[in-house]
Amino acid sequence: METTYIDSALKTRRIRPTHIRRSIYEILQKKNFALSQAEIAGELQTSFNRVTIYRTLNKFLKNGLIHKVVDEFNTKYALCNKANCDIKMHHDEHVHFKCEKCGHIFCLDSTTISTPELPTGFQINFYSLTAGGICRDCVTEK
Amino acid sequence: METTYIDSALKTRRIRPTHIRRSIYEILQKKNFALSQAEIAGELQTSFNRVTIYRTLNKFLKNGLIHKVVDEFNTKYALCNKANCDIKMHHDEHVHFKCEKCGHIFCLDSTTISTPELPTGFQINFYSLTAGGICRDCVTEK
DNA sequence: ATTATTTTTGCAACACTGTTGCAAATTTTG
DNA sequence: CAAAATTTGCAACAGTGTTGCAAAAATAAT
Repeated sequence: METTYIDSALKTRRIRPTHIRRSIYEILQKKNFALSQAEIAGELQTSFNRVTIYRTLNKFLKNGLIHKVVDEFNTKYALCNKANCDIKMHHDEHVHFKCEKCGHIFCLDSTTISTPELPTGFQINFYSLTAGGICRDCVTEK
Repeated sequence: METTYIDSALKTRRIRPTHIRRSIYEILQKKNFALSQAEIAGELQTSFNRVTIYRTLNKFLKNGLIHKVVDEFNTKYALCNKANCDIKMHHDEHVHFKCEKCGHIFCLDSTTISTPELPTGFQINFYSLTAGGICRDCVTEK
């Protein structure tokens, strides 16, 4: 099969390439927004045990291949920007944009945010910003 | 009893003051960080059915008394700044600070953040920022 | 290439939060 | 105080998180 580049993406993070891992990687890569566990299960052609999906996502998380995005209703998962993360360190300080119409959450890797000024005494190590509104696709859709 | 001010805080939001509602309001007010449902249950003197706690929090949420704070592991609840929210509208655009040591999430009402610049096409309606690091109490604790 | 070793998967099981319906208890209204 | 409206407890079910264990698959060693 021609999944060589996927296999090497996995191997770089010390993740053994297996059927489900290749499939989930492909699914996340195909979409430009974060997916919930249930959505991933729905996209999978072959049916896998939910615990296996859960463990696959956990492995991907720990090894810096994906990151979690949470909102009030869901936990979702999206690929990390290849340049930023690896098995040793996560760097996901990008903006997340949640569309109020389609519900999708997009990672806006190119958007930068400035460090907030915190009250005295707080030592800041990281920060993340989530914006809400209408996404590009839904805006043009009338 | 001398819970008059609590009762009026509830009534202002059209929430009938009952035992559990007074108690949960008091608990949230006493703490300066967000509490999970389980933590709230733990703080309650009298034991209440978890569904009742769940419904109480939902009511408080809908009527603008509290807001939800989510991180990767938990959903927590904190009182809204009285000046900002009411039964009609939530305005919780303050910074949340999550302490990596004690795990508490604080609402930093006084911290302001600037509107992020998004890629063309995205229409922004709100945004929220979460910072992580060491909180005031844990910093001084060495 | 075949076996031995390590990892992964499926299944069962249990915990916790979310959610709803319904009857009983409580609060508010007239 | 009685009637009407709301709230609470209980039962029940769904979905995600989590672990142990044995079977299956992948990798390493010979």
